[in-house]
Amino acid sequence: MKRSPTVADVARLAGVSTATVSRCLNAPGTVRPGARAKVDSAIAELGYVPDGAARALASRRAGTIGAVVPTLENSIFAKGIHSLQNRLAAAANTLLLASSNYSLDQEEHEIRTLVSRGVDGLVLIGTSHRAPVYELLRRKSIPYVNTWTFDPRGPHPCVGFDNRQVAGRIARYLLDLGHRRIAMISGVTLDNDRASERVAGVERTMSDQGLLLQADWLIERPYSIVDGRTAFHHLMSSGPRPSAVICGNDVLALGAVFEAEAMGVDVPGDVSITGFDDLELASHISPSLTTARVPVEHMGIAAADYLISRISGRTFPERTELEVQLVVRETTGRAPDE
Amino acid sequence: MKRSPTVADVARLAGVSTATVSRCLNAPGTVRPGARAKVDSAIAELGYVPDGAARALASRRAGTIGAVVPTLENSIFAKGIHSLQNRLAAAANTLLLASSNYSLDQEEHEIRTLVSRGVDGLVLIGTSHRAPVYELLRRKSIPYVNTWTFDPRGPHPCVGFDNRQVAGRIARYLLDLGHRRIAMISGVTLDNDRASERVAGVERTMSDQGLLLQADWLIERPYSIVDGRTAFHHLMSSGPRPSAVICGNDVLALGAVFEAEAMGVDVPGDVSITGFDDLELASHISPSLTTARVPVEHMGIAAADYLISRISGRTFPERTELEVQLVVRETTGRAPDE
DNA sequence: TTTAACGATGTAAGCGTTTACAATGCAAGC
DNA sequence: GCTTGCATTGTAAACGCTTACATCGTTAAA
Repeated sequence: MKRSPTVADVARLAGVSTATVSRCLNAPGTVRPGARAKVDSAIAELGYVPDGAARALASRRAGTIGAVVPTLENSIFAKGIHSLQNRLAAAANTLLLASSNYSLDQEEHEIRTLVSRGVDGLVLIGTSHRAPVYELLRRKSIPYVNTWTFDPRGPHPCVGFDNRQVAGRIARYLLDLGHRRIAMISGVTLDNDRASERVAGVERTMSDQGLLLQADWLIERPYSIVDGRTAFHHLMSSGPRPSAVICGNDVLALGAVFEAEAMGVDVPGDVSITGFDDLELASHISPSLTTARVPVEHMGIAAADYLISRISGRTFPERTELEVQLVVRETTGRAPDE
Repeated sequence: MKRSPTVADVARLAGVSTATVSRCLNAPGTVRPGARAKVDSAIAELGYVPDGAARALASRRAGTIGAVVPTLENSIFAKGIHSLQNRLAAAANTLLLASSNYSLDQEEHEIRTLVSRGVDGLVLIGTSHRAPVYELLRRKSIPYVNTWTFDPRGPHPCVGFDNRQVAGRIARYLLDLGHRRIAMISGVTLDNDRASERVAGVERTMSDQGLLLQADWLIERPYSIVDGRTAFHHLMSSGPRPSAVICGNDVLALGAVFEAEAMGVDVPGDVSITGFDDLELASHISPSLTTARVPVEHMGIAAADYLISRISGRTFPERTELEVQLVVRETTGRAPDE
């Protein structure tokens, strides 16, 4: 296995200096066409591929962006990452991906790893991160952006929406339909500010109407279809039934809808169900799911653009609020008469 | 913004040489506990974080693995990547992710980028990749592994299953149920060896029974629910109806099942439908989907293990075949009487 | 024609690690 | 007490690239 060719090899073959070869790669405009042609053909002949590590070391620029998501198993994050990655690739950046499995401690660890890999920027999800993380990013002055969240008053750059406000809108919509017996199947709120904000939004909106989200009608479950099913089943088979169930995301809501069908509970006749995310599926199941459309593609793009701008010294709004639309479909209807 | 601390700073503060600091980081066993303690506290005091680029340059090891997937929008790939990433992280490797959007040319470009970023290994999907890609990997002797495919005779390391054979099993299963009028909604076969192998498997198995997969009963569509719906709709509304529809993956199959319900077509009474992948959803929709369970988690783990072994010089089987189970559920039944 | 200014190129000094090799100290063996 | 051998540490040379600076023609301005 012989050594890979280096700039020096290319330079020798092309009859120029290594500096010129480097310039051909990084600023082709600054080198005369004649020389450039010689270099290009030397590169082709040798099959030269620049060494990223050396390049990163010398230029203090890695060309990579890191992202830490809770999980890729929820396709809403996968879609967001897909969009982020495509936008980054278009700007010649590569994505380094890690997952936290919904643990802030693991997140901190993954972020440290990414930072030591030398990422130029970081995409995070949510607002709550361990203090040492923010400290590290500040000290190394690594640009970062929180996504899936929007906090106009917070100190951190963000691209997203106000989870509390959107959840509140869902609750208000149900209240307007006459629902009073409202239950919620939330995601696990520990280490998850989006989940707790959504709960808070529902609670706040209900209490504005003098209503209370009872403790036994607030169920926390991991985001999975099966958990949505069992939670819904539990809600429907113990004591008085709620007339509406707000789910922390679409996955839980899908579970609820499936379980309702299995139990013979009429949706929305007996009970209304709402989701959060608007997965592709939401519009196809029957009854189709009323939910909030999270602008994942847009979020990925905006996060990429923010970081790319920051890295190249350009300016970009520190906070971007994205619109979340309430998509009313068939799983919600007027509250049944008492 | 002051310079980040380097090994030299740590060494000075700890009163040792840079070599010792380096050893503390990479082979703690070889340095005396006393010295190690001093180094550790110096690291903590300075908040030192090693520079990945410099480390990669000096050690010829990046600690990163690249992966190129067609898309993350299909959650089956997202799950695979999730599993791969978790396994890699456990072995202190970071994942560099790119997507090809089902284009081999774009794949080649992304692979070149990853290679120049200095990945230690590469996870690819499928067997068909541009010749220059294989050539490049060979020349730079970068370990790689093809996933989602199993080719015992091919020259490439792989972890997966035989798409043709599994598709054939699905077809045979339907034939055994008495189906003769079989149609297929395939994914786009251009640049996608898994999709074309699946078609080939169905065709082969049918022709073994003297049957033909008619041209107008083989529809190619991008993998999306909507495309599954429209394709199914088309199949059911032009000319004689098939009694069974084999779908290239679960996403298409979900579309078909949803459309059947919308059209009032009875599944499996009027028509049987099969998928491929076994998404979480497949078992929850109604009727639940008969499909082939692709062992994504296992595939991610095995791919990670293969590369990690290769990189650390250990040996690992070049080809791993994973079992794919045919999961019979409610969307398939005996062919209706003629 | 002279001079200044500029564009293209080369020289060489890093960038922050790792690691081969040398040096040192120490315990054990004789 | 002298050797040996081992464990630990230090010295300094890569690793492959970018880029500040110097150099050298050339051209435009005066």
